[in-house]
Amino acid sequence: MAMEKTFNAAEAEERLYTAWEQSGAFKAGANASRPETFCIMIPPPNVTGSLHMGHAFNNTLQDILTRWHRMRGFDTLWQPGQDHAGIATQMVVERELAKTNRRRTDMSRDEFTGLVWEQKQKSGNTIIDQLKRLGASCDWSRNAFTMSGAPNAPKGEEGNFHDAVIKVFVDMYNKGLIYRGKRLVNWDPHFETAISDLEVEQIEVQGQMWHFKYPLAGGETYEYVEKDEDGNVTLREVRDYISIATTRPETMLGDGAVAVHPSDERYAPIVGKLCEIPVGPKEHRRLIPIITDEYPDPTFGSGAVKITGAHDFNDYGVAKRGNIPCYRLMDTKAAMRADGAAYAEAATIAMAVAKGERQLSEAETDALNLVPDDLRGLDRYEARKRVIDQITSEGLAVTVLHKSIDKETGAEHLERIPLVEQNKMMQPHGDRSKVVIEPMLTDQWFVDTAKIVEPALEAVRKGMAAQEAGSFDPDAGYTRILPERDAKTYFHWLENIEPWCISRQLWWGHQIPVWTAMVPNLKGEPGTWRMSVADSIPLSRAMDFKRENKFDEDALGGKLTSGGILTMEFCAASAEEAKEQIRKVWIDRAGYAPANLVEVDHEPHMWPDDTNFPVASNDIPMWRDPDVLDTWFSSGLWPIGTLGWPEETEELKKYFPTDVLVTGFDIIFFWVARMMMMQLAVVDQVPFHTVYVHALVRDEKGKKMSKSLGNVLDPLDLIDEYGADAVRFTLTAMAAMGRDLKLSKDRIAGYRNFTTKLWNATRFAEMNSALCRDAVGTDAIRVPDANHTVNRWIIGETARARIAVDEALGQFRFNDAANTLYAFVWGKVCDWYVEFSKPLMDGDHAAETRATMAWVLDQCYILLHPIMPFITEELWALTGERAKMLVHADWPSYGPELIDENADREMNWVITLISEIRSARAEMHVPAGLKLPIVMTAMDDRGRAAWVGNEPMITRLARLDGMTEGAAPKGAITVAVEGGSFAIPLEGVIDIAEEKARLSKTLEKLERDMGGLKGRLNNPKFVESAPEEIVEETREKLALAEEEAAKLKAALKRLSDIG
RNA sequence: GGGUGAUUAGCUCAGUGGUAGAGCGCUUCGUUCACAUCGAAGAUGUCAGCGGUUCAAAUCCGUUAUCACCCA
Repeated sequence: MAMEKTFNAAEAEERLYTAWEQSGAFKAGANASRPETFCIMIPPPNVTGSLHMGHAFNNTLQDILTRWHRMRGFDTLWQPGQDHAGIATQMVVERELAKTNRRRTDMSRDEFTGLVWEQKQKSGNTIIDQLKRLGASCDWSRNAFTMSGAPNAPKGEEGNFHDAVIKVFVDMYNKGLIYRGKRLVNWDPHFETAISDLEVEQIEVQGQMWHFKYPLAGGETYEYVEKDEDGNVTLREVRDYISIATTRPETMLGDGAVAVHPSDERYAPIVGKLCEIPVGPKEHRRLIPIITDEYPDPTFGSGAVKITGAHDFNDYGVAKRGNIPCYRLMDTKAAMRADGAAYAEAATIAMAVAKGERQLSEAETDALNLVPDDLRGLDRYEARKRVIDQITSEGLAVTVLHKSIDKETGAEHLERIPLVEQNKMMQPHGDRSKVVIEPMLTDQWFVDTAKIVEPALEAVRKGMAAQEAGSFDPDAGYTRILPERDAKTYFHWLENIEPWCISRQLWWGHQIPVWTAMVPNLKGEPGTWRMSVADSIPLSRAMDFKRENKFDEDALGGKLTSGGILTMEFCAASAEEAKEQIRKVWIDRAGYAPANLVEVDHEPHMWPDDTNFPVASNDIPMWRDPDVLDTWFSSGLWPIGTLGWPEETEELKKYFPTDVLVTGFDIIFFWVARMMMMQLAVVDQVPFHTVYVHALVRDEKGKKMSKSLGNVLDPLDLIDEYGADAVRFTLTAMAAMGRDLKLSKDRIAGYRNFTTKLWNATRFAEMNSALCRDAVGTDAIRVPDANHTVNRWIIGETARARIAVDEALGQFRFNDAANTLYAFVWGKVCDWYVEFSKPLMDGDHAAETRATMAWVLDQCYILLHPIMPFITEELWALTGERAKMLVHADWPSYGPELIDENADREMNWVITLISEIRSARAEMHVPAGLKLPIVMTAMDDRGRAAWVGNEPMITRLARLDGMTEGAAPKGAITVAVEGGSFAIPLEGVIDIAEEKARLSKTLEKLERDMGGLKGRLNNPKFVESAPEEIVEETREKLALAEEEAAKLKAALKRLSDIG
């Protein structure tokens, strides 16, 4: 059966992948023949995701490493799986719901997560199928999911990832590595959740800055003096206000102070005084102190900064330092608060605080709503407009003179208008929601990263030192990051690490395993029924309040030994375990355990004497923290979690620590650093010994591919058009470390052509019965016994390719491996060996040539397989009866022993000769089809032998017709090679002047080179200092160049003699 | 503002001390029995500028310029 003319990738790929999977070719340990293991963890794609170019690139590299190790007999596992991707997935489902006008809050949490699970089961296989199309050889039977085993996971989603996550949380909590605190966090008003610093994108926008006057309290005045750089007074006036510049007028309502730099002389007279926030009902204008802090930049704006600790990160720092209250102004949707007591009451309390008459606890401060009644409930931007209007109409906006010309009368018109500066500013946006982030003071859970960062730093410091010293040992327990630059990024981030906010106000995710319950108060303080400030406030928060009313013990059975209750948090792997802990506390404090501990849905916002209280009067309620964990908390456990931890599975023992992590630099912080920290914190081992960081795929112009730019190349379209092998090869060839990878279709088409080339070389062999199946007595493993130089040469070249490929892959130089193979297969095998072999297919060397051809092609298939698995597997099957599929074929280990230096030298001589003749012919415009005689004008023995041994190939490829020996005839072109020269008579055909020009040009270049070489050799310092082999090499080069130059000169002289 | 990196052929990029390479594109030629998804030949570079180290610098160091990315 003759082969088709080209490889039909579309037809073959699915068939081949199915065959691999059905034979269990990708299973952990398949084809293992040695004790070493090799394990890669896939960076888990989002479960709702689909394959983009970055995935294609990332997974191609992983697949190459995996297939390469598997063929080499390592016990190999490529562990696949998906990430539950909290925000992203919840977003998908909520968007679905919105289509039918439903919201998540219309249903229960369980109902909603049930829908998410449905979505997961519907779309979760999409990316898996896409990875299969790419040829990814993951062990799909082990496919993992970061939410597997979660409480309401449906059938088929068992597994223990959830258990692992919860166990880690509990352990870290117990070790004091996780804490809860009220902090200013990045709040996403769209998803109504906190997000981590890393999930915030800074986007440059056109911003506006308003300038407002904050009047001094009691109508006080001071002399305001401005000076230029030289100290000359440029402005001197009496002011009764301080001027403030802000980009966020609506947050003025929550100002706690105005700060100026301690060195700022302009405001020195009024530091310590009070000023008035120029907005809100006149009768309740709040006064705030003017303080000093290092933060304000005297050269920016007016030099005075309003401090709104609850809505700005810099202000928060100032507020903490200066003990300034942080008043929260907005709700979870970033609308102005509408809760709590009326403005008048709240403002009165705040005034008392500002005057130092009163202290508020953190919770009391938070409960205070300082939004004036007319602004309550408004969106933050609407509130901004109103605030600006109100201040402006009151004449408290800083104004400038504005000249306008009346269009009709042409009269100039001067007026004062409010000063509004237009500035470009960086504004934080949610990376998922794209809405403006609102810094928000909320209770969140944090990992105390400072406590776990050091081992993660140390492991990489050691790994990088070993890498640098060339003594890297994969089993030494440290980790290297390649390329080195990314290690710097890693260090830089970890050395400046901030606490990691891990709680998210979402429903889809691992719910935080912390319960709160009412327990007896040991301190004997009175309990409380009612808030002093706000009504609807969570119980736990209320407990911080100053207690005003006596607790009625009867409501809880009247058995408390001391005066009250408070709430206490319990971290436990399950509700049952939490109950155990709660009972212990009760017994310890009250001497008995409550009859019933009842888990309620959420924290009761009422008191036990309320008729609607969710539990019976002698039951004790407990409720679980409603928040879920940041997705990266669970993916941070990916290496151990997928291997079955905390169970001590065989796989965990065998494959952990894993070997290589292949990832893009964009998730070094998100993921790599956190895996390092968490694995070290939890199991005290590094998760992998090597992190290979690759480039980001961009479009032809270097732009990041994005849907909004419309420049996305869909890998599946490309696979459809060019085949998976071509796409893979392209990505591999362009994978030079750490750069951007710009992808163009031309390039892919080029590598598709490469697959065709390989296919056709095989077709040639097929037509000449030179395939594995034809070549008796040889196979892929046994190197053929060859005598002919051509065969010995290509065998040596094959060995060189194998050595280079192994070395390149060993160093993660994927592009070197691809380019080596490209050059070998196309440039050596197809361009030369196939051509050389043609005259050898008959005669004495026919059998060994067929055997060699078959072997060489087999080696091409094997060596190319990790990069181009499909076409090579197909050719492997087509060309012979094989014991194993190519995916499990044995990777060769032959080396320099196959390189025959003499064959090498001889074939290089032949190739040079043919190239020279072709070049001369083309430049002399000799018709391509014309066969020419050739005269050997001078030749040493080695040259003669080379000619004799290869004459049929030379005459064929250089289009010659018979060789004679003798003097160069008149009107001939000269071809100089090592050991002698040839002449090709072209009497009457060549243009002598043209030939002269050609030779002169060559000679000129040669002489330039010789000049450089001579210069170096004549420099005594070079001969003294340079390594001997370099000096020797230089001498040889010079000798060769001189020899060739002499021949060219002789040829030129002959031409001159003719005329 | 801080950090990291880049600047090499028309384009996209390799190249970590020994005198510059690849692919694509371009020009010319070619229906040679594996392949036109092909073959043969060719052109194009002060390796961003300046200074330094070295026998020797695209490569190491310093500096300037421009650009990119990350973090504030």
